[in-house]
Amino acid sequence: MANLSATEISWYYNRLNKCCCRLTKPRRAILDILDDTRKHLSAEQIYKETLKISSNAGLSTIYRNLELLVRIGLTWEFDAGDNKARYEIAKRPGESHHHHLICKKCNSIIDYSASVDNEKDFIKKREKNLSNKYNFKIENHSIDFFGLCYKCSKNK
Amino acid sequence: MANLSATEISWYYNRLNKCCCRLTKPRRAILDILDDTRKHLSAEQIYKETLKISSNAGLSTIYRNLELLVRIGLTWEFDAGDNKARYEIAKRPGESHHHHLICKKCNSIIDYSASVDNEKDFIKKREKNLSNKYNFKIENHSIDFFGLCYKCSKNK
DNA sequence: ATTAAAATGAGAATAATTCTCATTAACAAA
DNA sequence: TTTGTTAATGAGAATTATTCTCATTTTAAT
Ligand SMILES: [Mn+2]
Ligand SMILES: [Mn+2]
Ligand SMILES: [Zn+2]
Ligand SMILES: [Zn+2]
Repeated sequence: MANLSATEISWYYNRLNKCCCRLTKPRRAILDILDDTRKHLSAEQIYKETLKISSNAGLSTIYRNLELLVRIGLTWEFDAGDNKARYEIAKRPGESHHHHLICKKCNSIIDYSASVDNEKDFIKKREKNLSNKYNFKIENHSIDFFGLCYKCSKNK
Repeated sequence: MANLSATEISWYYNRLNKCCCRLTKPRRAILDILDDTRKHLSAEQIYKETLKISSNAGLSTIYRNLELLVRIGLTWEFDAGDNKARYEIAKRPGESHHHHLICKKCNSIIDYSASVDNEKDFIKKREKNLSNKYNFKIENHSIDFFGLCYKCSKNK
């Protein structure tokens, strides 16, 4: 607990402030939890984590705030194929945007950096191209590869 | 109704047969419906379509079969961000694999072909690369761009 | 410290999906 | 074509994830 530095807290404070939103205890807890893990947590899991660090927050508050944090771009939401939304912190300092390898069998998730092999450049070009062609204002994207992780492809 | 040709039906029959699965009336109806539309339908919507073409099927049967059809690769499932699975036919003859532009506001979906700008080549290379690096057996992928469609970015 | 606006939390409500199980349909073999 | 085995269906109950409601509390600017 108390993972967020003073700098981070004030950064989040300002970010929320712009939208007339307050840096409340539950919000701090959610950001704290997401910042501290490399996992892709569901709302329920985040809820349980708040209990652990005794920054207890109601489940509906968790949902409400995840929706907000996603909307203003502080966290990312995606579906690993098991019908429940998963969340992760949007950007970590010094880390570039990433994409996912998702195991269909055990639902484990591997992050891989989008910076290698100029994937980033490719996407950027693609976005411009699609944007023009379809008059579509692209704000973000997700790239997921599905299959079998090493463990799962090994045992049967 | 009765959109599937005899050829298509026997193709599906064989495809299912390999898995000891039968080409039942509800399955034919689902394939028929998905083959006939360019939309990305939810289970509920497919259910309602079966009523329209009087190939009435129970909702639980729809769910069960969509799961099967996705598993054996005849249909694709994805989430447009509104917490419900959407389905579409996997491959149409003569059409290449495609990806999506999804409007965050009205949830409309635009298909775009993956063949332009050698996106396909890029992905293929990427898959090989990731596969090696992470010992991950990639079976398929999804690429979605999120943002605002023309209509939604215009009106306010 | 005051105060208005924003946010919370408990739990009810809704919506999507899965499960159960008695009945029926598919289809290979005779 | 009939038959037998096995897969599949359908109705509805059960489960799960998410949203909503509203009385109470917290935030943070003044
Ligand atoms: Mn990730
Ligand atoms: Mn599509
Ligand atoms: Zn796995
Ligand atoms: Zn739109």
